[in-house]
Amino acid sequence: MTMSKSLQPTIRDIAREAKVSIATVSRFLNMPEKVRKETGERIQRIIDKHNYRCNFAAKALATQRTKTIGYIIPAVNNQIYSECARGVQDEAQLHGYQVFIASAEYNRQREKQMVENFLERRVDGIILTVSDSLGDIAQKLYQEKIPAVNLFNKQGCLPCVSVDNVQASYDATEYLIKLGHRSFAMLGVPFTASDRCRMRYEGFLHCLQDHDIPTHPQSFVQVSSNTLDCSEGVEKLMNSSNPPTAIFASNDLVAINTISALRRLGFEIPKDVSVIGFDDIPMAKHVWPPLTTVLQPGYRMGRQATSVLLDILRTGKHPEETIPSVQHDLIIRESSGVPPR
Amino acid sequence: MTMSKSLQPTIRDIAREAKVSIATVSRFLNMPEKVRKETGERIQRIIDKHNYRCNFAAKALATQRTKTIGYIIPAVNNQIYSECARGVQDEAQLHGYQVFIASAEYNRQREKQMVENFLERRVDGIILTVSDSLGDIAQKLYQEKIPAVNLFNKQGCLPCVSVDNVQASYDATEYLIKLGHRSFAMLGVPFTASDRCRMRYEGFLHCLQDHDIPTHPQSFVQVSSNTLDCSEGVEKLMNSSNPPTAIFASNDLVAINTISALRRLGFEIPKDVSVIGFDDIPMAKHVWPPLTTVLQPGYRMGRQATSVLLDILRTGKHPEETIPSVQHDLIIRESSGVPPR
DNA sequence: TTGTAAGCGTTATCAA
DNA sequence: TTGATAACGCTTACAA
Repeated sequence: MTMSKSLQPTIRDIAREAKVSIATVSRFLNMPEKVRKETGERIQRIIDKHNYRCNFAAKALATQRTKTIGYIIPAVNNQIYSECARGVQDEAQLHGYQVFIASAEYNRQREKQMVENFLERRVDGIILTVSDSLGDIAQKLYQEKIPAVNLFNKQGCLPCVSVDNVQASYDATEYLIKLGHRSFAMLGVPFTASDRCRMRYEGFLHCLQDHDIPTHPQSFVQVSSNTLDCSEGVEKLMNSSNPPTAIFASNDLVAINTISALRRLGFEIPKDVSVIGFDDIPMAKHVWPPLTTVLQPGYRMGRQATSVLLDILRTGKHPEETIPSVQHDLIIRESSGVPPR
Repeated sequence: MTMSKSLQPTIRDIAREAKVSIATVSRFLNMPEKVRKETGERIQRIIDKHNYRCNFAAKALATQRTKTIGYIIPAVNNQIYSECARGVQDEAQLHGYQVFIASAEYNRQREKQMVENFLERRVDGIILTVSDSLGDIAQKLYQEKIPAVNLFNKQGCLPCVSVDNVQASYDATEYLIKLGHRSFAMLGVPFTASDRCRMRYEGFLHCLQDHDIPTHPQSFVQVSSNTLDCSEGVEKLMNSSNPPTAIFASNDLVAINTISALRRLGFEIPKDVSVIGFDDIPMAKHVWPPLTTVLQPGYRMGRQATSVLLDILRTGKHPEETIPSVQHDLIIRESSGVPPR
């Protein structure tokens, strides 16, 4: 049989050899029940024989759907996001979707660039974990009518799958207070790079205030979202007039870096300083000392967000009610303890 | 102006409003120099006004190239692969390519499934880090004439970017021998799940033999590639008649799990047992004790592999010479030391 | 149950 | 420098 010049056989080649029209082949591929059994079997044989594979670009052009979703994360090499990415992939694959993952490295410019990329590629929907709390990305997507959901933190009026960041931090802080701590600091990335960090700081502050613990502006120390290097910040903190006995890190990676920095300065954890993180990445229990932290179930959140998005794609409508917060959990390990006296 | 029913304007809408043919718009988009400056400016204005975005599916169908590459990794949540994925993404994006990342979770069946997915989507090329040393995936790709390169370990006759796994393990083992160790074990995943592990075991064995250190089959202990749980393996090892004083883990994650398991059994590291890993993931220096390990420059390797692939896509030919091995490096930290006497 | 033919939004060839 | 027009490989009315 003479194939089209292309290496891959097309629906047309199959149709010719099976002595049916291309419509029938297409029908067999998409709604096999609408085609006579015999005919179908004949077509299937030819398909197998030539190893025919549907051309997705052509299909996308004809159906106006790419069966692709875009997923923007702050950083691939933070395990909380890669765990989550696994969830997204698994759920997507289950429904025949493929996912483009793009790591924006906490850079607003890159976030926008990547959304633009996704739009060119006409992804069917987008999952967003972005800094931008202003929601101009969310707004653009709304304008372009492309379904999107937030993961880890909400922006604009998109549906969002996340823990209650404020409450979770409140709980963690309260735990430290109950241990007896009265002098606190928080280390985190710039709020403009992570609204999650801002919310966690909010919960932290609220809790201190509720317990009549004085707060001062220096209680938040900013670290670079690229390097997460905490040496300088920790040094300044510990040399201040009122060094903290407990440090709340905005995520586990920051916590781990904080511990390294503290140790370099000769402090013991938790004897001299307690450190608490956020995320409970798989590595949290392996560092030394094992990290007390707030658990977010990354993999499950990834699946859920995807499932919400796929629902929107299927039904064409946004979920009626706001999605309830994902359950968080305080995991107490050995990086926290009573304050030194 | 009346737009097509679709939400997104098409090249046709632009052409109509700019009073030129669609061919001219297309030309302007792809070879602006071939179009009169004035005409171009007019077109550009209309494009900006309507926020026109090229439809990639249509372009892909017409050009027979998707500007997409597929990338299969064993596990996203292993930092060595996510580091590497960053490299792949960065290099790809630089040249207008988007990448599909798929994590096969050390599962051969999934690897094949994902390659099949990629082929349906007609990716332009594939980067592979797969278990399968037999090379049947490589062979299929060859058959389908789709360019591919290996990353981290070679299979079949694909170009490969990797360190010399055998030599690197040899070096690491020799370092342990020079510290005075005479009793060894290696922990790793099944060779069928990771050919990298097989090669590292090979280097390990060679080195022992070269130094007249007796080896026995029990010196390799297999751990599950999913859980990486080492408790059982470590326990059996340490309760044997000849417990090792040095353990070579096939990668850092295994090393970290091994250390946890040893500690649970009451062993101190490196006083009782030295542990050495492979990869030097960012986390390696933060665990306790900080890990002695073999560095693979993941990010750079990702970029290089992508660059090799893009070269093939551009020139249409495979590289003439085999790619020289990437430089590895032994990073000595505190998880290794002299054996107990 | 099957076939015909008109899209889908580009690129690319050829002619003007 | 531009314009007509035929691909590209599929889906989907509509007709048979």
